[in-house]
Order: sequence, then structure tokens, then C-alpha cells
Amino acid sequence: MPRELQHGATIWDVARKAGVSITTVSHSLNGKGNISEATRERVRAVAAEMGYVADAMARGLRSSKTDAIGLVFRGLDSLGNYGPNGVDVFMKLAGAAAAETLNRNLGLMLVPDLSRGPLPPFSMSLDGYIVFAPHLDDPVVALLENRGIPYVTWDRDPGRPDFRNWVAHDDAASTRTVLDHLAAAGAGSIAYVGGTDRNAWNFDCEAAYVAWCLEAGMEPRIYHVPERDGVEGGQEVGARILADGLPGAVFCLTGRHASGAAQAMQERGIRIPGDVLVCTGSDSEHSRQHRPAISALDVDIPAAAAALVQRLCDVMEGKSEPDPVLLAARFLHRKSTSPGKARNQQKRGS
Amino acid sequence: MPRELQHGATIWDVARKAGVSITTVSHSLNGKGNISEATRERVRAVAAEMGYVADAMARGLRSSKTDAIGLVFRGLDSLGNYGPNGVDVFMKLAGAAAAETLNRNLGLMLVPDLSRGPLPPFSMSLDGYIVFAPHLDDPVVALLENRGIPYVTWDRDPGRPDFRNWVAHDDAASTRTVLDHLAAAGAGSIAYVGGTDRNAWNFDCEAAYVAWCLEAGMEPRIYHVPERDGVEGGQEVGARILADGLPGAVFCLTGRHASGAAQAMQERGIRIPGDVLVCTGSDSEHSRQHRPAISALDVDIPAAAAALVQRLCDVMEGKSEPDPVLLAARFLHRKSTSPGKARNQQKRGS
DNA sequence: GTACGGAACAAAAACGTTTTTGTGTAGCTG
DNA sequence: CAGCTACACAAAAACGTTTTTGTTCCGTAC
Repeated sequence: MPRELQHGATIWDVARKAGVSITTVSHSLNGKGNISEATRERVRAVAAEMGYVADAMARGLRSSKTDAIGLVFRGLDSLGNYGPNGVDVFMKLAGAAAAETLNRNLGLMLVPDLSRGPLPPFSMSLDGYIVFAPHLDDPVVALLENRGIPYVTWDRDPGRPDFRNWVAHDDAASTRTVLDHLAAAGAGSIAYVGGTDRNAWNFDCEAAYVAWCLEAGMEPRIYHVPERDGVEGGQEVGARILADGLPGAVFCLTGRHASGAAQAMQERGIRIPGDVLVCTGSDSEHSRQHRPAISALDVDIPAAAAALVQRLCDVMEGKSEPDPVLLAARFLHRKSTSPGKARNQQKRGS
Repeated sequence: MPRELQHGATIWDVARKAGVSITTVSHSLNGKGNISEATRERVRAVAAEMGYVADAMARGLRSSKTDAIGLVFRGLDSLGNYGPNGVDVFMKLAGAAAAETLNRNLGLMLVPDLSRGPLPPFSMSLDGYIVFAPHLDDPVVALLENRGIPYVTWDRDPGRPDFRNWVAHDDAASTRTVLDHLAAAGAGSIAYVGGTDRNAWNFDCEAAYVAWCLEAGMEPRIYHVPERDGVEGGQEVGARILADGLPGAVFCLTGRHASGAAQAMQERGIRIPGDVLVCTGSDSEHSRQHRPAISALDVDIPAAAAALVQRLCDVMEGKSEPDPVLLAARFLHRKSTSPGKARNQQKRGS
């Protein structure tokens, strides 16, 4: 049991005990001013012995640096609105980001959606922010922009083409990979199921799908389901797709939708992958759990978190802004897209 | 685009614009002093119009309240040492805790393991802490105790029987539930596989197992595998159990161990649940994914998080400390423990 | 012998709040 | 009309740092 009042050890206490002024203490510990090495060392020893740690508030007040960054936490309700890949991805990202920040000796604060309700106490004092999946006219980025707080986003901001501090997967390339794979596995027509959130993920994947169809001479079949509707929304769209005519493959952006759609079709006697291929743009427990397991695009979360934190640190240090970071998604080939006989509903190239 | 320098709007600016002193501003906004309702309202309006938010640093410095709590984040390396249920549970807890704190308008900061390396800047200024699964002589709780920072723990601290601010599942009751279930499903002998971390979870489950065996007249068969060894450790212990003689059931505390043990036995021709029942004390993706799916105890994470945050707030407000919170775990009955013919290796009661 | 300069440290200002203590005016009492 | 209270607000101290500006001492150059 060391000191009794270690809790309140202030810079004055250290100064008194070392027989110097508080200036000397501050300078000694921070390696700044002009202090003889002997004094510096002595002060360091005293401070260490007393377990002195500079008060973060006072330091932050003076130098307006908190050494902590924020991660905008979108609650479950708003995740329905914003978070395309669902809570799983978000929480994994939070964990990876925390692991990444600790390496740099930064704190990571989870703050609720900044756009509604009273601002959480610390939110405006953080050094920077990571924003998850900004949507069109996102009030959160508007607020940060307005306050001049540095931030990076996961996925690009669809409304700000000139904003460059983002990290994302190459959605266009990923989409083409998936579609090529489905076509190679025998799908002559491919239905696309996107979400309704107005974020880059939805926009870019759909655009890539349309472009790919054009090239392949295939008629686009596009469906939209609100992200928040999850598996049930997937079931509903599965039925709708069936009513419109069985395609060779169904590509659902979210894992929940894919799982629901697959389930709805299976319940109506359709076999996967025998009669239709199913694939999702974001792996989740639902896609893994489904029988047969659903092929998916997989996100390298640690890499994404590392890139985000790195970029944010760069921005905070005022480094010049290079190009956005594009990561490659892995395609996880599972049973739901095993190749088989041709499944052309509308003949390819017809 | 509102104001140009909203970023730096200070209490002085508000005071000047409202034609009052900063005292009046502070009092008006915080509903303290003795201010006429007219003035109070006018100041409020001006502040709102300017988008004024009190600087958290200054406020914190003055009143030594940060309105933020910390969650000790144990990195992947130390999770091997500390986190009994693996990273999944921890991240879910973090998410649930974040959702819970935002309701109270508190910030939640993830801080790295406090016991090693330099302390992250903010760690000693937070109002309180949630510590995940403290182990015997945990340096993190020692540090918090030493600094006089309020904290609650998830799972009790095995080394401090008189510390009461914890929330946990009733491990003894859960263990009995599982063992009763296994016995009822026909297991005449049950092998127990625990971890090596010195935390309450391991201690209490093992003690309950031993007690239950004594009552049931069954010879205890206890194995230990380091948590960090994961699935591979489970495979290894599965082989070891088999070499010692096939029991009627295997109860592994962690999902990874259970999955590995099941796998090792299945590879050697043992059928589950035909020849042996397998069950785990903490549900995870591994237990869900395994074929057959492995029965498990399931944690109600949101309830746990809510209880932890609630308790921490109580402690911070200096409320009297009631009894620790004991939550009930749900038992998820899956295929791996389907009842069948008696599987008595050693006859029950013999 | 005075002026200059650098080394080593100290004093004081500043950061933006909250809180304690003042201050002036009005109304009321005796 | 002196004195007291209540009211509405202002001034100033305090929180614990960092940083800017001083101060002292001493050696050296002119």
C-alpha cells in the first residue's frame, strides 16, 4: 500500500518534494525547457515515486488536446437507419479500433449519435472522430465539419465527393467479383437486393450491378428492402422475387436479407444451390448459419480499423491528405453458390 | 452554415452577447443560483443560438466530474489470460454498455489494460470503471482501489470476498442445471473441462461440479485447458478424455474447448449425441456452428450491461451497497445433448 | 569595471469553467 | 429614517496544467 493520498498528487506536490518550481517539474517531465540533466532526472524520480500522473483535464484545458478519439456509436434503433452491415460488423470494428488506438496510447470513446439529443459531455473535446457509414446529408458529419473537428469515415460520404479522408472496401470491384462468380456458376439472370439507406455502399453496389448487367447483356432486376427489416424483410423480398419469376441467382447486400430470402424460397420448394444461387455482400452470422451456408463477401475488420485510425492520426497531425484507402474484400465461397447446371431464366446474352 | 467560429464559443461570448456576467450564464444554464426567470430564459436562448456547449475539460477540471466511465479493454493477447468467454462476449458487452451509458448521457471510454505500460491519458480522470472478469490479484483492480476510483466488476473478484459491487451469473446454479440436464439425458459419468485463468467463473463452476458429483455419487473427472489454447486446446483435451475412457458426457466451460473436444472425439469415430453428450458453459459462435450444434449456457448480455452500469452509477453516487447482482443464465438445448439410451460409463450411483 | 550573454530556474498568465463571496437596489419593519 | 432581508446579478477565486516571460547568477569580453 504505497501512498495514502496518491490520488490527489498534483504538480505542486512534486515540485515541493523535489524542491523546485512547478515549471521545472512540467519541463522535466515533458522534456521541454532548459533544465540541467541532473535536476531533470531528480524530478523524474520524485514524480515516479509519488505515482504522479498529470491531470488530463488540466492538461486538456491548457493545450486543448485530449489524446482520445471518438467512435460514433449508432444505437440499435439508428443502426436500422445507418449501419448497413449490422451490429456485428460495428462492434467488431469498435474492438479492432480500440486495439489499434491503445497501441498509440490513445483513448477511444464510444459516443452516441451526435445528431440527436443533448451532446454527450466529452463529445466536442475529442481530438478526432471515426464515423461509421455516413449517409447522404449525415447530420453527424455536418456537426463535425461545423465544429472543425477532424474525422475520417468508414465508407465514403456519398454527398461529398471531394472529401477524401475515408477508408472503404472497393464495392464496385467486389460486386463485379460476385456477379462474375455467379455467372460462372451458371446463373443466366441475377436479381439484386439492396438496402434503402442512402449510403455509398448501397449506391456503389447498385451502380456496379447495373453496369455489369449492361456489359453482360442482362436485364437488371433490382429490389430494395429497408436494412432494419432484417431477415423478415429478406423473406418478404424472397417471395416477391419468386412471384416475378425465378432468377438464376439472388445477390443480397446484407446477410440478413440473404438469409431471409433464401429461407422464403426454400420454403416454397426451391433448392439452393440446385435451382437458384444465393450470395450476400456482407458476411454475418446469418449467412454462415444458413443451410446451405451462403457465400459472402468478407470484410477485413482489423485492417479497416488500422487504416481508419492511421488515417485519422494523419489528419490530426495535419498531414497532407493522400488518396482514400481502398481495401479488397475477400469472397467466401460457400455451398449456396456451388456451380451446377445452367440456371438461365433469361438466357445470357439474349 | 450557421456561425463561423462556433467552434470556440466560450462562456464569455455568451455572456457578452446576452449582456450579463459569466456567472449568470453558468447559473442560468445549470439551473443553480438565483436568477430571474426572464434572464434565465434569455441566456438560454442566446446560448442555444450560438451553439454553446460548455467545455468538458474546463468543467472537468473545476468539478472533477467527467461524466464518462471506462471499460477496461483487455487486448487480444491478454484476453488469453483474462477473458474467460472470449472476445465475442466482451465486444457484445462493450456494445451493450455503450447503449446503456448513452441513455444516461454518459460517455464510455475503452481503455487498454491499465496494469501495463504508460497509463492512457484519460484513464485516471474517469468517474468510474467497469472491469471485466477480474482474476486473482488483478493489477487493474489494485490500481483502481489504490486511486480510489469507483468500479464494478463483471463476475466477482475471487480474491476479495468482501467486495460487493459486482454483477455475475449464478455459476453454481447454472452448473447444476447443466449437470442435471446431462444426467437426465442419460449421462452416467460427466467429464469437466475448465480453464486455467484464476477467476471466479473457473473456481465456482468447478466447485459446483465437484459438489454435484459428490451428491450424485459420481467420480469427478476434471481437466484443465488454458483459455487461450482455444479450439486446439479443446481437441487436445478431447483426445485425452478419450484415452482415459469415454464418459457419458463432456462439459466444457468455454465454447471453443467444447467445439475442439467434440471435433477430436468425432474424428475418432465417436458419435454426438449418440455415444457422448457435449455441452458448454458459454455459448459462442463455435458452439452454434458445430455439427451437431452444441448445447450451451447463454449470457443475457444486455441485462448484464444494464446491471453493471446501473450499479456503477449507484456506487458513484455513493449509494449504500446492496447485495451483488446475480443473473440467471439460460440453457440452450441443442442437438449435442439430445436424450437417448443410457450412456453410463461408470454407472450412476455405483 | 561595466556590459553582455547564456544557463538554470522561477513567476505569472492563460485555458474555460464552477462556486464562493460581494455588491447594489428595492421593499419592508420598527 | 436607520436597519434588515430578499433579490438579481457581478467579481473573483479556484481547479492543475502548459507556456511565456522574468530573474538571478556567473563567466567572459571589451
